[in-house]
Amino acid sequence: MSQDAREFKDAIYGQYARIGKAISSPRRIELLELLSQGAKSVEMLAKETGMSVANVSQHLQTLLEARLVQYRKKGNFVYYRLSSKTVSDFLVNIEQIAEERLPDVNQIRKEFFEQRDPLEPVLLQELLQQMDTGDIVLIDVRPKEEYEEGHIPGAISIPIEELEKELEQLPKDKEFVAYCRGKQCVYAVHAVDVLRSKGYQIRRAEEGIREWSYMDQPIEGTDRLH
Amino acid sequence: MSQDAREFKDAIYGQYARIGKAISSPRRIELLELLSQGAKSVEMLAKETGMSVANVSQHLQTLLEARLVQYRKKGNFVYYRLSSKTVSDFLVNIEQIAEERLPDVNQIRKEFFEQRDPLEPVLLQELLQQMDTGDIVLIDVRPKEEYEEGHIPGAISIPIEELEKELEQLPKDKEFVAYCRGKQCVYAVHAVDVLRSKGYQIRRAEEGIREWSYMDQPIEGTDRLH
DNA sequence: ACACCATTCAATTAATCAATTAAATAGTTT
DNA sequence: AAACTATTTAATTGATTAATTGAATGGTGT
Repeated sequence: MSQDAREFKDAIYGQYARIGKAISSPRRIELLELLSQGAKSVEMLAKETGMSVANVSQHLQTLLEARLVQYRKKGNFVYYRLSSKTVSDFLVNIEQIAEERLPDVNQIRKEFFEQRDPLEPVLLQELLQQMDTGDIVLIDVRPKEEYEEGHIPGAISIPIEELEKELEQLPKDKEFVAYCRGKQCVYAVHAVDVLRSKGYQIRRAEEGIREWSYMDQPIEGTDRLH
Repeated sequence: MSQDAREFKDAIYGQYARIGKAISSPRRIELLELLSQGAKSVEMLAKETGMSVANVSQHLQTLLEARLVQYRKKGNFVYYRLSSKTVSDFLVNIEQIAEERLPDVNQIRKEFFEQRDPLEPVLLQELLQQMDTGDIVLIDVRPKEEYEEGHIPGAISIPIEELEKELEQLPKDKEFVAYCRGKQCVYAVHAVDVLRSKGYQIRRAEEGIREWSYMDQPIEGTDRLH
């Protein structure tokens, strides 16, 4: 191969690798995943992930450099979001490969959820049919903003943080189903934990909003970003 | 966030990041891209990329660990290939993001090709119509094996390495169009360089087999791997 | 046994990494 | 203008990780 052909390839593939570098850190993937739920400020991301604000900001700069995210200033806050639908697809793609080819992923998830909630999760498809009867209440336990941006039709919003507070208002004679963001989200299983310990009938949904919208199911709420 | 929820996320996203790590090296992306053209032995990959065999092998182990590639032994040789269609889609996805969001990519490519061949490349779609008249000859300048695995209908195979040798047999009264693997492939532009200096009328195709098969166009040859 | 392909090992050189702290901006509110 | 808030930047920590080469090793087929 000629010298400048080699340089050309190094240059091009070097550019591609920028994207790889950006997603070579678990924390940055976590941030991207959160952002796939909608725009979020640095502070919100820090709170969600338990990382320091400075650390989140640094990771965001890395993602920014690879152009995987964009930001917009609003008052004191800086709201980050994925830079395009392509990036969101890209994320799904990574997860798909991981799921398909890295057996550890399913193993880790299985262990975690089975330990928390031995009951079989409900398939959302099945659930919808049963909801017509009115005996089942679907709760969206994500933060209010995310619910407002889009949720499964018929679901009510009880953010996980307010769950304990709202407890008294929930009827004991109904069956509940909780869902959250998606496969990695632990809110739903936490909600099950809390409610079940108080004597409620509750199961968690197999899927989250992520999978739901990927199934091209109807979504209620203000327009989603992507 | 609770402690073991944090551990769970670290574990899951750590797995995802394995894939990111694997594609954080330009050389490994180059290897993946070559493998997206079909199975290849370590030796072939080393020759194509100009890397040492040991180095290629090490990179392949990294890719293997992230399960992006598979191998099969055949006699003395070890043939590597992408582990699934998902991986191939993933590659396309990365390139798409790079193209969309990293302006450098298009800049680098433009500079390289314009310097080599100031003429506008031919769009394959337009070309096909003109080919009916019989005045245009489409040449596939990739290695023979790749041609055999699948090529554009009507194209003849003249691997870039044998181009100089075959020169005499080419008619001077026809117009030629050369294509190769795809956007990063430099074979076609090299063929243009050689043939034009000998007085032939030749242009290069805008697209390569990669883009062609992505446009769901018919392909002639033995079954492709993906 | 030999030639051949591929992997592994050891060693070198270089660099990158994540995270923390503290200080610096930049915009908002008082 | 001063106080406040959210975010960025810079400096530092310590540790790890990177790519590559050449030699040794392991298999395979002839």
